[in-house]
Amino acid sequence: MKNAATKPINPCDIRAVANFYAAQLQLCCPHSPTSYPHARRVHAHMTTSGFKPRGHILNRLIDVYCKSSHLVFAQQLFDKIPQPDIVARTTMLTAYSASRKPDMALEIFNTTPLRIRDTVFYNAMITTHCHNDDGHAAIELFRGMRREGFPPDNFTFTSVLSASALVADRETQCQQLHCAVVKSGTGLVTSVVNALISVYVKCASSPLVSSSSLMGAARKLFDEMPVRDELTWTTIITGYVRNGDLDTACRVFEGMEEKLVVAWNAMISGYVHHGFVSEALEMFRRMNLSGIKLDEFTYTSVLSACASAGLFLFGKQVHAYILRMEDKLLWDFSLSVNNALITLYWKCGKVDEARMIFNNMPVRDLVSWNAILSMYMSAGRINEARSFFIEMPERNLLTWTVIISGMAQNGLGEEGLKLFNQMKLEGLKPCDYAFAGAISSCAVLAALEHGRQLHAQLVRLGFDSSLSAGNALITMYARCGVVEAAHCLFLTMPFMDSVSWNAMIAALGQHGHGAQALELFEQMLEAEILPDRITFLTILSACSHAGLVNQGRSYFDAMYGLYGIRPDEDHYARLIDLLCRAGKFSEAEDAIQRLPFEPGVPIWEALLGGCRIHGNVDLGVQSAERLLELRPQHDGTYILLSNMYADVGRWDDMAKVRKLMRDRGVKKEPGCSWVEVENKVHVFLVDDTAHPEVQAVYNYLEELGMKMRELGYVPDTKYALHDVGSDQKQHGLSTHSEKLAVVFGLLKLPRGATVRVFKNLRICGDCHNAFKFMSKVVERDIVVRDGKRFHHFRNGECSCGNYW
DNA sequence: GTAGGGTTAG
Repeated sequence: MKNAATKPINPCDIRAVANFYAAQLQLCCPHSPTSYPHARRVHAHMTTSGFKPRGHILNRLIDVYCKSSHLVFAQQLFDKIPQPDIVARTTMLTAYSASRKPDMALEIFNTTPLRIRDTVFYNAMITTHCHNDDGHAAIELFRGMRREGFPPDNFTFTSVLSASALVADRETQCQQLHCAVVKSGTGLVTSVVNALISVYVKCASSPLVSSSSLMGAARKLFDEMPVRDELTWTTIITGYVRNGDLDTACRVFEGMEEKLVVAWNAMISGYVHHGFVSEALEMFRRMNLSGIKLDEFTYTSVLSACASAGLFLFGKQVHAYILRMEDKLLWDFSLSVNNALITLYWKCGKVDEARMIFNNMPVRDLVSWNAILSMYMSAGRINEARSFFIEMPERNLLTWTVIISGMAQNGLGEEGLKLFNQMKLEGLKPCDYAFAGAISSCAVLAALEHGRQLHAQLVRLGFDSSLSAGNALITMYARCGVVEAAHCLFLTMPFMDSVSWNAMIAALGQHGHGAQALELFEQMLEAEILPDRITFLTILSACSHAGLVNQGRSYFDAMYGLYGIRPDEDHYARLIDLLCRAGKFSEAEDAIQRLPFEPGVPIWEALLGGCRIHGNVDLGVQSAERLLELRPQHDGTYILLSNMYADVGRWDDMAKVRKLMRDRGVKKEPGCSWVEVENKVHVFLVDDTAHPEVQAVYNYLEELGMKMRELGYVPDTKYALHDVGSDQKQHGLSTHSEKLAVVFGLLKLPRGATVRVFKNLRICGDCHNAFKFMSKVVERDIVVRDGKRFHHFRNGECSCGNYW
């Protein structure tokens, strides 16, 4: 071409020249990198030689520009055509559709007169709506084309069928379309049957319908179709995979004569998603042995299998294998493989290595950014997460969800809610997961009213059947002290998973309803929901709170024996907590002796807590010493130890601990309690003077104190020594924050309403005693959530049975 | 000139 003549063309040769150009343009393969420069040269040659491309040559040129992502040149050519034909229009429309510019495509569609439209043109526009996830528009257009008398063909049906999977009433839609297919005579065309199978499969995976009957319909089509192609097999296999029927999926897969990469990949990812990691890896091994070429999807699925199973070494081998391959460069640029590698390293605890992979990636997308953000959030590396979030070039719904729920998980409820509002201000519509994050933030803050408002919004937006939001609501209501609301929600949830059960069991446990918690656990087993490690954590806590030692011990044994879940340090810590609270110190010590690992902070904390309750000073001091070695800057240990000495009157030792604390510069976290009144949170500190209405609180407390003493309440002065490091009154009792908050609640909340108070630290023993008398004097329920659990005071008793 | 399956972030 470069040397071709550029003199004007003889009109007699025009046909030969046109043929020559057409042939040249035929050489441009659609997606080859050379096609664009070649087309440019042919185009330039036409211009200099005075040849004016028209008809199919012009269309072909536009097509090459479109396919090589040079839409601007294509549009320039298109604009110069006085009356573009339907082929040129279809080409442009499809190009805009592919480059995700549906508005431009629609513009071409609307400006095309009806008399020149044809079925292909309609098909292209229907597909555009599908790519834009607008199923309704696609179906509406399909109806329109039929009204105008354009006969649908097999392309029409494949597109409109996939559109019907996108709409709410997809089941009805796909049945109607099935009839239309049969009438149109395309009912035996493989591509159309494939699309039908695909849509039935998608309907079946909806939680609202009976999946078996729809899978049955899909299977009938599969069994009765005259010709199957590659797509047919993978469609039915993924159908079974998606609906959780991996056995049938596997049987169909084994029935394939020539197993395709896509089918292998579908099986592997299906096993991964349903938690059958060893099956996934076995498939991978077989696939590798079969000699088939593994692709990007294969590696991504396998790496994700390793990540979710914590198989770091195997994953690293796969990584090394990828790096050793000849076409290594190709993989360096594979976004999804790199993203899967990030997840592998992160989930296996290699945070910095994961960040290195991210840093070295030649190209990154939102998945990469979101993965790193999730990693920082779940590793509790909040500062890094914050600055990473600010650095992000773009954000989507998931980004916001990750950071909001991450803040809540890290106890930063206020920041979570702030981000939730910021997200809305930026014009994003929160999905149910984002709501779940905001609701969890309310749970952290014990912001019941705010949580209720979010619940109401959720219902208004139609998210009330959402699993994640429902689970968050259970926890929120429970942590705000309204365990009845949590239970009610749990009973009316349309869908539940193990998280829902765990949340409800935990709720009952925290509120001291140990027996009910265990009963619910039994129901969970009857409902054939498999317990996980969290389930056992909550069960052991529930037993511990309610003093159900024997049950707790047997659940601990059943954990590995019956359910194959290996207890980790947290489980052992709860077992030890359970034993110590019941005063079974020798058993607890024995358990510690036989730990399969070096005991860490959780174990010693559990032991110390138990010793404190039972005044087992010797053992308590031992565990405190270990804790002071492991965590010298943590205030709680000093406080507990000092309180323990105070309990037994060892004042010198107490003073030593307090001196040690001072010398090491450890500050006591100030005790702080809050109560929500008329949608406003009122915070109190010890001996508070800052709250504007505090004088009324002290007056009422004085008045209540007299009545309480008449009933036998004796202030326990030894607890006055508990607030190490804070200014204390020299005589009498300093007034703890929880007392002020409770009394404020009694004063301000409507007559008879339950007072719900929240404290950052553990409730003080004297306050606990006082609230029992108080609940009797005022004849009202008082609920206090401290750092560990809930106390429901009613008529002189506490739900914890003085056992906390 | 038009369609349809498998991957990674909660």
